[in-house]
Amino acid sequence: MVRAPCCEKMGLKKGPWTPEEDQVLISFIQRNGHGNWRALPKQAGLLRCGKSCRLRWINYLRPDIKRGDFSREEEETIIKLHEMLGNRWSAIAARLPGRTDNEIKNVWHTHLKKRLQQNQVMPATTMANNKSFNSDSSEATVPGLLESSIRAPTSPEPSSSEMSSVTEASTSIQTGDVNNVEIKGEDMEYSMESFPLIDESFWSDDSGFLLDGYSSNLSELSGINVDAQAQYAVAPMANNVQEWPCDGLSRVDNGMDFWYDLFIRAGGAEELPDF
DNA sequence: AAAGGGGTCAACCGCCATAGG
DNA sequence: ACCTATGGCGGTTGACCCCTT
Repeated sequence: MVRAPCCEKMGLKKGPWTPEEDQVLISFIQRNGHGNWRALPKQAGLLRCGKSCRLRWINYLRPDIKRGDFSREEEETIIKLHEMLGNRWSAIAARLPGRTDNEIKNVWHTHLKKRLQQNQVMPATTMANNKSFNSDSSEATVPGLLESSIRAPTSPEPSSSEMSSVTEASTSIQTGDVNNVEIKGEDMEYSMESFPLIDESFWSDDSGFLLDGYSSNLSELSGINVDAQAQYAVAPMANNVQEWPCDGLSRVDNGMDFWYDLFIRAGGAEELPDF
C-alpha cells in the first residue's frame, strides 16, 4: 500500500514564505492555537500544507525563538551535547532555549563540524569546567554500581542513523573505584570524566530533563544520594530501574534518553515497569 | 564590474512512532 | 490486531548571499 502524501500537492504553494503568509499564520495561531496542523492551513486560508505551516511556526515564527548568531557558550553546549547524543537535534535543541533543531543542525554542519575537523580538537567535555568525579563535593553513593557489569550492546541502534559514539561503544563498567568506570569504543575510550555532570540545573524543570510528574526528589526516586552539587546518572539507570518509580522515564527527553539507552544496552528491561 | 565558487540557512522530503478508530 | 492520520524527526536540497579572482 502506498502511503498517501503528507499533503495534497495540487494548488498548494511551496518555497519561501512571504511576510503576508507569515502574518496570516501568526494571527491564526494566536487566535486559535495549532491543535491540528493538517486542518490549519485550510482554516487559516493558507495555500500551504500543514507540515509546511508547522515547520514555519516551529522554526521561525514562534515568539520564543531566539534569532541571531550563536554565542560561544551555545556552540560549546552543542558540541558537548552532540558528543553525548549524536545527531539527535531535537534533543539538543531542548537544552538550548530559543533555538530550533533545524538551526542547530545547520550550525553544526556549517560551523562546528568543520571547526572540530580542522582543529582536531577533542570536544570539550562538560567536565572541563566542572568538578572532577571524585571531588570532595561529590558525595554520591551508587548502590549496586560497583558490582554491576554493563554488557556490550548486541545490536546497533535501529532508530538513529548516527547514534552517539558513546552509546554505540561497547560498554564496560569495571568494578572498584568509580573513577575507573569507563566506556570503550572501537577507537576511543571514555573515562568517567566524559559523562555529563548532573547538577541542579540538569534536573530543573527548565532543563528539559524533567521527569514527568516526578521531578521533586530525585534522591528519593532513584535511591541514590543526589548531592545537588555534583552527581551522575549512571547508577539509577544501570541498577535501580526496577525500583525507579517513574512510569514517565521512557518519555524523558534528551540526556536522560542517553542514560536510558545505556541501561537498555546493558541488558535492562525493554520496558519500564508500571508503578 | 562581472563571474564563479563556496557558504549559509530556510524549506522540503521521506521515514518513523504513535494515537485513535 | 490492523489501518490510517498525524506529528515529529533527521537528512537533504536549492536559492540566495558574499567573497575572491
